Amino acid sequence: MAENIFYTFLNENSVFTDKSKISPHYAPEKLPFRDEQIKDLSLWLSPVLKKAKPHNIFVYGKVGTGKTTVVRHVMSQLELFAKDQHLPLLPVYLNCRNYQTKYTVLVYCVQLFYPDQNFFGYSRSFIYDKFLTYIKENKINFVVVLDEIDKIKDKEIDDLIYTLTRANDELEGGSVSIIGISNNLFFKNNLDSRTKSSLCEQEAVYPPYNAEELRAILNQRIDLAFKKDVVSDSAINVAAAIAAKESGDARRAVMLLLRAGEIADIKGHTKVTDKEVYEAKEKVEQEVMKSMVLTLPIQLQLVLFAIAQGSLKPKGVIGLTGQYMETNILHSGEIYDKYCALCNKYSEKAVTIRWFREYINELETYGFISTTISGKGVKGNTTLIRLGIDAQTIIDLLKSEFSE
DNA sequence: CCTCCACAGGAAGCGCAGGAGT
DNA sequence: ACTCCTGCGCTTCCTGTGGAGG
Repeated sequence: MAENIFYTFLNENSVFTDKSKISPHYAPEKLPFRDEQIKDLSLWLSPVLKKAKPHNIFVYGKVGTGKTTVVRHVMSQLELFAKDQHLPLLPVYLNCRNYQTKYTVLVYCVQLFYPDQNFFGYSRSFIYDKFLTYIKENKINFVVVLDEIDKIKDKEIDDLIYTLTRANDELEGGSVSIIGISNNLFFKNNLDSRTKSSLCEQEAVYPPYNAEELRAILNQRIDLAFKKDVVSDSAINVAAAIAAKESGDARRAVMLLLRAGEIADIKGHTKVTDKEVYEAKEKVEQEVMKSMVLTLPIQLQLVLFAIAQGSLKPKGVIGLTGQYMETNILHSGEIYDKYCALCNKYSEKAVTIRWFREYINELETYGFISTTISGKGVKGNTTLIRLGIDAQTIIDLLKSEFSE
């Protein structure tokens, strides 16, 4: 692919040599700072080498700590080894975001067993039966990786784990094991105690990377993805520092450098410096903010719209003392009036003031606004609202949203 | 000190949608 | 297919709070 003349043409003016190597989806051959985790995982899975049932494993840690990458890495190594040694291992990876119920998970597995048949629409018991039969007949050690296991619907999770573990009681040959991956640290607490003990036979917590580790990870990727010496040390340091500060997410650090490189390309720069990284950070944050605003329910958008409008213009009202009032701090009462006016304008039904207060609280938890309780100088007891983001951006965004 | 104002936020209940049970 | 139940978004009603002003 790289031989294509257009690639060289593209590369000539780019800071990248192979952009895909710095995409968050790329899994490098070597996983730095995860030796211990890799060792543990392979140890727990090693019973398959004796055709026995490996442990159930629960892996958790924050976003971007390498959980999925490590598990997939170890699983693919194991798969290769098993193939080589003719071991009856069948590993399966699936992301529970796409398979949220026991039924869909089992259908997915059965579909793998019998690729040329279609199992959608069959009854639960039929699917379960097929599932067991295949494992029994082929005496396989079946290992299913359930990534983002916390995405499985509330009541389904206990049932799914129970079904999969109980399968082992009905099997004479072969086995079923589960590797659960979650970035929700509290997921385990909501499980039924029996589910918890069977799923968490072995547990691994993946710690966030610190700035130094992130730097090393970035350097490894930079060698693969960028031309030599185009990324400055300061850029690496800044990207690592930003990601370390925000919970040690390697994916975030990598993403920042990718964006910074793209910005350098657009500008026609031959170097990526800390400036581009900061710019990339701004850009990403803006994008996140915009998509958050646009995916807000319409009522919350209207409340935010009202706050943005109120924040924009200085009131210009001269108080009794002759001083200008605070310009961008707003009282909840006046925002409610503005909100009602906006509802009227766009023919939406306004909620009552009680529920409006809940909306205000919600917007605060999303971080769009910050609120304080009024003190001296304000009559009564009211919430003062300050917009945490640029008012004009919000207004432009929502104006086009509402005028279709 | 009392009253009024401008709210905050708890409690109860209502209408509706969607899932469970039969 | 039917009812029953439950959770959600919301309204109504209510009590509490703290500064301003007489």
